[in-house]
Amino acid sequence: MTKATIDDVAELAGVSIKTVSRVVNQEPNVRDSTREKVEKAIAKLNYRPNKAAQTLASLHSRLIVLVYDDPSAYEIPSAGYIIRMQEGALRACRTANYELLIHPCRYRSKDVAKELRTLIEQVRPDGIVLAAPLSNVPRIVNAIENTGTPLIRISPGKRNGKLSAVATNDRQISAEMTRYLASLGHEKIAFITGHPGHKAVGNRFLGYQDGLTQSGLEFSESLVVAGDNSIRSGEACAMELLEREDRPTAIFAANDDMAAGVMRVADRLGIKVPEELSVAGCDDIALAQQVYPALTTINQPLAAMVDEAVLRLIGWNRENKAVEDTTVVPGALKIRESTGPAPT
Amino acid sequence: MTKATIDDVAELAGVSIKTVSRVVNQEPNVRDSTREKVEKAIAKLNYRPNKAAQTLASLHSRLIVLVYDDPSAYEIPSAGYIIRMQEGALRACRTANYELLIHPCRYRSKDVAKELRTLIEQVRPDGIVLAAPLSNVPRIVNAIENTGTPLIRISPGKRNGKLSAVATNDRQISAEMTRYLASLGHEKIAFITGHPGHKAVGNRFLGYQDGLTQSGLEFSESLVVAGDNSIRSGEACAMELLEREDRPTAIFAANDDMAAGVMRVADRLGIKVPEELSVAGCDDIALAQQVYPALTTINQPLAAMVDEAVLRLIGWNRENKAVEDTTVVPGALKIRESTGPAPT
DNA sequence: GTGAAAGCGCTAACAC
DNA sequence: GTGTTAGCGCTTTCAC
Repeated sequence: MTKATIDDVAELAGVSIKTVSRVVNQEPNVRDSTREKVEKAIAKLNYRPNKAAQTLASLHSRLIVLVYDDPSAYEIPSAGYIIRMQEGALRACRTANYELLIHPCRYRSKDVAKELRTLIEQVRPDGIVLAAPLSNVPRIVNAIENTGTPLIRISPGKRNGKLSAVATNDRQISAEMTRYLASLGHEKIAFITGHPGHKAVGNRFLGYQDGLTQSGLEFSESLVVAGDNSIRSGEACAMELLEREDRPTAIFAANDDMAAGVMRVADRLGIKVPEELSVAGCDDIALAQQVYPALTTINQPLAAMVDEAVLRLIGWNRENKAVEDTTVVPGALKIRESTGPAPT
Repeated sequence: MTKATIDDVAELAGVSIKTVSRVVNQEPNVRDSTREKVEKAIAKLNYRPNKAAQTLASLHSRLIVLVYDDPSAYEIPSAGYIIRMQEGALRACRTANYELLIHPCRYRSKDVAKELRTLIEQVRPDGIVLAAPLSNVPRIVNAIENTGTPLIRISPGKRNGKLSAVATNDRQISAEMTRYLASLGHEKIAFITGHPGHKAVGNRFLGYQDGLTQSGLEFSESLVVAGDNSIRSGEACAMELLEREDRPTAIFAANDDMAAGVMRVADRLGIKVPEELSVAGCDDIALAQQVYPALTTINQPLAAMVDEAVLRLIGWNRENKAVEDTTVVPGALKIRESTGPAPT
């Protein structure tokens, strides 16, 4: 069976191709009876508009590109993040009949900007979602902006003039977690900071400090240890914190991997979680439910953020103008088994 | 800056658009000096061919679609599998300057076949990679075949006539793992079977039996317990196996998640791994390196398989004919810390 | 080796 | 409400 074209449909329905086009694109100004005739012909011929032709004629590709950092090896914990972003993007694309193109690229490479320009000019996507940390690199953001393609950034560090973005309330929710730990009676709450390049992770540290203040606890440098987001660094930080005489009764890590590292060390040292030590993480990756006991953490609504971003891009195309601001999708505390009352 | 078209390049280079087209597509029959002139003009104007126009005129989209099962919720352990497939597909696409479109779809849905047909007819991809378990559903495979789009299936259960596929040597490598365990002195090697719908997992059970035979051990029904691929089922199976008086000294699970469940239970029961119990898994997902002790497992070369599939698809387009057979990408044993000599 | 002309299948602008 | 006419930016055929 050779594919039907708009001409075939028009002929079968006894109308002009323009009318078929109107029906396909749900434009107004078509009599109901005509519309029905056309729809019948479309169904009969199993007609599907050719996307390339639509794109060429309309300058709209119905294609969204999701751009994110290509982890050097697709290792822990990138997979979870990436899949969740894709999930959100796919959800939005599906409802609007857009397709999703994925384009991981090397953060460090000098050619990223050029590579993205080439991609954009060749594919002409209707919108780009740029995930952190790429969304924090001015050179990359500008390169995309210059092509005129609608762009929305995910979880960017700072507001950047009038660029569109979708963020989450990292700082507030981290403060909430800290207050929660304080409310359990913990007074020595340690914090493991994350990779310094990642802004969202920095916000969590600020939230931790906010939370202490709000709970009437004093911030102490000695309770802060620097990790780099990896499980291994979580282990190293935990060793440093837990081998002290006056060890903390709660450890809040800037991500789940480091929190998992903490739990592993606690296990080795014979420190019971949560009876002797409460552990909290951030992100709510799959691992959080795999460790034992299950990890208390902050659910980062990545899927919802990207969903929102794509919906805005699609709206941007329809309205033909951007909503230039930052949308905030709130995270939520996930209280599981790794936190409990402070030991007496 | 408005985008340059082929006409702009032709004008600047002082040649016809056809010649520019020849240069862009690396066709023969262009004098070197002409080619240089054109290339200079392309560089000067920063010209990139418009993909939609190329597709419309040539019927080639330089687009590959990766179709896989959309897990009801993007949970453990799907993320790892999906990411690894994408990794392979992206690698191949990148080298050939193709783009990758991802299209997860609900396995159970009645409309999958129709949905895929619509996708194909709209997007006109140059090839489709269909992952298991979708690749085992005749209705879906046929629907794609009927569109005439090059299709390669990943890890299908049975050979299906002359359809192209890429598989791995599940059975042989599982036999190898079993022989390895036997070589460590284990005589009571238990097996936890996986989800019955997944063919590859069934092959592993056959491989286990092969391995026993090859090692001179007798197969015993009592050493086989049925899981469903989840961590939880691994725990349940482990309970059943390890609470016996005459418990096995090694457990080989048909996937890593179930093996992780086994290790969790062993930990709870105070059974030391690997001193008192050896545990082996399958797949080599990220979790395998996260658990303690690190899990001995079988590396399933998913990325390499999909890489191979996409390369074949691209070759298919170039040669304009399919290589209709099954390519086998071998897996490999990953000996880590969870296996050791049988207790005496 | 190179070029002119004719579409690919659709949408846009404007007529009717 | 509906149809006509021009393209969108390329590749293809075939002439030179």
